[in-house]
Amino acid sequence: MKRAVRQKKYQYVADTIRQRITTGAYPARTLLPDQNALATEFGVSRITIKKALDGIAREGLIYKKSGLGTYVLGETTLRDRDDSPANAFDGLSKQQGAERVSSQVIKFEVTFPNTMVQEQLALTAHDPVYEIERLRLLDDAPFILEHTFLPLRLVPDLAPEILMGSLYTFLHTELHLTFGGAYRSIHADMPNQLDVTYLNASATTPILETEQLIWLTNGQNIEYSTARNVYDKRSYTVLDVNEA
Amino acid sequence: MKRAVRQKKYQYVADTIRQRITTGAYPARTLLPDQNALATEFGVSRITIKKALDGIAREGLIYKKSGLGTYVLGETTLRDRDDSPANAFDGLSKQQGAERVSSQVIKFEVTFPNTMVQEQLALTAHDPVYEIERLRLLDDAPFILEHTFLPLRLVPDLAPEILMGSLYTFLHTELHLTFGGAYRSIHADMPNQLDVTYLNASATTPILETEQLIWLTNGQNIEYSTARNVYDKRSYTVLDVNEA
DNA sequence: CAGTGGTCTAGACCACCTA
DNA sequence: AGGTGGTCTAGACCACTGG
Repeated sequence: MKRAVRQKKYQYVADTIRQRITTGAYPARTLLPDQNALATEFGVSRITIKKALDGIAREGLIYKKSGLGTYVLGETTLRDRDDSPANAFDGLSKQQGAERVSSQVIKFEVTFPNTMVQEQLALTAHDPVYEIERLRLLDDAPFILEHTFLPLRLVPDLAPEILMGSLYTFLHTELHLTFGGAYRSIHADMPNQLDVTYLNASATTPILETEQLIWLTNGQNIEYSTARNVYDKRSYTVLDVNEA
Repeated sequence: MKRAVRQKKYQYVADTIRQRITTGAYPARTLLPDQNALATEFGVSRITIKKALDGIAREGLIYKKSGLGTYVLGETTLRDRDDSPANAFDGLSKQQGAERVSSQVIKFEVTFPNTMVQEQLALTAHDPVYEIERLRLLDDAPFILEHTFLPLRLVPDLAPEILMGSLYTFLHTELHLTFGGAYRSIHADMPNQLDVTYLNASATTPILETEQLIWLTNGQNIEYSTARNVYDKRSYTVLDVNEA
């Protein structure tokens, strides 16, 4: 019941309630204690309880209804599947564990961006970019083919050695860049020559491609990239909670 | 500057600020007025301003940084693409306009669920379900092949005529059911026989499949379904804002 | 250092649901 | 009617940022 000094109260409350839900102390399809009771129990104001519940509700664990109470929702099999979540700012190394992931650098160049990349990254034709192609391997098996563009201006000191490991870790810890968000478009595609060469795809193997634009907290676009994998190797899960 | 009576203050503030951003009154890559200034301007408390900004931030339009201010982020091309957003509780009819969408019912049966459907919808082997296969056409061209399971208990009066139009509209307006949320898994797949027959796919056309589980606000699972389309007809977009 | 957004409180009122 | 969650306020303090 002790709370770490720096921990925010609503975080502590949210963590505790989340834990009670997953351990079954608050069983699925039942009502939670009301906000006033929780406020008394945790010794915080009702607004703090509400803020904690708001977060849990956005994660899809509970549903609040005015005049009625707060339901615990059930687990779903889809949720527990071990797909890559579509929302992930950790690189692959962190998602799967760095030991299991290795990389092969196929291309590492500095070029001037074509019009599509200019548009995505909000650059002029004279702003150089890194163009990187990497094959990511999971347990030494071909997994994902990444094609990445980064503005040179924002990433001055990129070296091929870094690309053998985690690019995102480098951006975060070395350059102290923080991601603000990302847009992702997910689609299926026919295999291209690179897929056949590196992913062991045949000429007809369906490919799942994720195209993404990542921006920093200051609004600058830091990365435009595509990530391709053979259809049966990976899928994406999305949680969508009905607001309103 | 007048506010509709029933409108919540933070909603009105959020709408106004959103509008100022899109019209350019608050230009991209600049700072918003600080929360106290906005509170004075709108005649509300700072907390109400903060709540409005929190919502806009979750939509990826602004980014707030303590000690610094609130940035207006730029538009992105990916965001403006007219893909189907992955988060959508409106059916296809509403997304594309009901005039453009038509449906062909391929299968409409009441059956007992197999173990996979039992698990997804949290049913026993004795709870009957509707099993529905529909081909959705956009401007009379084959678009999406839907395979849907609904518990009979929750949808007592489904008729084939309803399936010619919008199922979701029926659930909402006739049965007064409200969706609480959905899990979606998006993957690529090889075409199957139905895809070839109804979607005009060849034996090697990549297919994009969305598998989803939808639950109601009371936590009951209302629909398990898959939606398949030919790879170049549709993709999904996801916005992912970095919290923390 | 001054200024920003973040957290938290106590208390008030409202809208909604069940009965 | 009574209880639930939702909104809103005024005011306090904190953590972080930049000059």
